[in-house]
Amino acid sequence: MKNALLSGLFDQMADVMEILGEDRFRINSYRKVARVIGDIPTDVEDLLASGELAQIPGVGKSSLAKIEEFIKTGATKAHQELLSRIPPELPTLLAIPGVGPKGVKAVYEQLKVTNIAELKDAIENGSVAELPGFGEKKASAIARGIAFLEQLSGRIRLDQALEAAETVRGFLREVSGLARIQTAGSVRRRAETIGDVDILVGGKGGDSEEAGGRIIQAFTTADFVRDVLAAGPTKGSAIIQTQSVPVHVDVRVVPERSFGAAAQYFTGSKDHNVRLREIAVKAKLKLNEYGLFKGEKMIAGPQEEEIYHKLGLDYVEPVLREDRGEIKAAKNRALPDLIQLGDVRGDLHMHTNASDGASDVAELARAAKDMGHEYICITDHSKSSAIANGLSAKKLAQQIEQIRAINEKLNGITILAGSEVDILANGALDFDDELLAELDFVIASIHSGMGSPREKVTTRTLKAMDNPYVSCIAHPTGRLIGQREAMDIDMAAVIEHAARTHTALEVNANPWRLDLKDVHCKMAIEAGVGLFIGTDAHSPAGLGLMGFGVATAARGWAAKADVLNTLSAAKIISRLRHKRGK
DNA sequence: GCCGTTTTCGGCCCGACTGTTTTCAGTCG
Repeated sequence: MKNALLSGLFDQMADVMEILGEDRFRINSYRKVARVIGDIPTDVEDLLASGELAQIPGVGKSSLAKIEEFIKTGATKAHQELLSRIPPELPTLLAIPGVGPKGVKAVYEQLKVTNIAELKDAIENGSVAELPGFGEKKASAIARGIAFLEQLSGRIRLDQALEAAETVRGFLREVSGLARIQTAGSVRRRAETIGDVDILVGGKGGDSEEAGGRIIQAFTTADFVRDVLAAGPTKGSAIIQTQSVPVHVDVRVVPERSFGAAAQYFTGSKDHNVRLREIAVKAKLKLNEYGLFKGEKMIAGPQEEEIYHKLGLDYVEPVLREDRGEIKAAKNRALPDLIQLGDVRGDLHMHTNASDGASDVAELARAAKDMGHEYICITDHSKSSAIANGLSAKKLAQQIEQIRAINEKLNGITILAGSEVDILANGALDFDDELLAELDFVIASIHSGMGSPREKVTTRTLKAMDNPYVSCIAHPTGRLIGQREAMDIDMAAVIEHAARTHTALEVNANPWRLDLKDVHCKMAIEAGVGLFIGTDAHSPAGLGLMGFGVATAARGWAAKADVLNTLSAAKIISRLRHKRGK
């Protein structure tokens, strides 16, 4: 699948064009193509063949030709020509916070700097500070930007970002008294990775610049702050230290009357906002972070919902604000009624200390019951997952007995017996059908040979779905965010086969995984495939990760009815019987 | 380069902060 490659290609062209100072609207078009292609879950090559690619908004004639050329020949002339005009590593400088295209152009043309190492040298020997338009402060800001980049190595996981957000929110609540505090940005949208954390402070604290300055001052001097990037009367920007990673946090102080508009504005995404402002302009209105205005008159601002309503749209939940069709749906009153955490009635993926978990069956059951779950399913690993201390057939048989016994004794929660069965190299399952038939719920998943070619990992997964006892495929792509690439698996084929064999797909709620991811969830739902959200808990605390999975499914436009563990245990089992042919 | 219930040409979102400036450009989100 060449989607990521093509997306990168267009982004790279845009980078080079920025450094060369070309038309910014043209650059924006390239960026849009890069983003749209990056978001598409189906193979661009297939979409090109079927003619659907030309229908995708943002992809025009010229881009289409470049994509076609790339797919046919493995390269694009326009891309190569652009690259030949600057040193190959030069665009990497754009990733440094505080360095933009003009800065790159200046250090390249005047100091012959072509990469980050040379830029570091140039800062140290003082030549960057001497450049016109630069200076000592700017040079040291760039040096800090480089240090940050090297240490952070890009984006952080959602759970890490939420931890940072909670730290700052708790602190701001103390210092700002009665103010309203709201997490915005990609954290509020529950994106799978986060660049920086945005926190809004409004209300009493935000009604004057002086009060705002005090709040920012308190934030940037808090003891968890490691480095201050900016501190004005309405905005502060700092690197804070959390347990695991340093995190870039922006705090904005806004007046009470603008709080809704600010929440809308700072929640983004950028592309979603651009679309909203286009609608505003067409209606002869102006939208910014202070409100929606008709001339001088504010017609919406305190409430976020009002912004959408006054623009003729239904309210759009933050998780949907990615410019993936939600604006059109909001206009047509066709947004999905999204699944919520409270809709989930049970958790069907967890491990006990019989394999690689930390607790026993009863402990997990009690914790789940306290959370309000009606049922759980124990799904320890199978024997081939030796690293995870997978259960032998004999041990699983014993565990089934044990679970039935505990289930008899425990009130208020149903414990189902299951297994997370390895899909072996040849696509066979790690236990025979006779044993699988004893289980209420069977998860199949790949834990080995993840680097195998597309053909192989796809065939393995399809074959596992053919087994009538396989209820669900867990973490279908096997990715670990920031650590391990997803398998090169043909998701279109997996989803199609899941629909045909009545096999569900898991939305693994662990923030390392979030697998299926949002766009794959959407694709599965459109194909009529049922989703299960599972925490893959290895301890009682792990059961609390369900919200990450719910958010990911919601980002994939999932309604309650699309997620099978919003049903009762009895209903789920009766649906599984259907696949088993009984 | 893309797009069109006001357009097939002429637009394309908007403001804060910083640093280096004597009134603004660059960067960011």
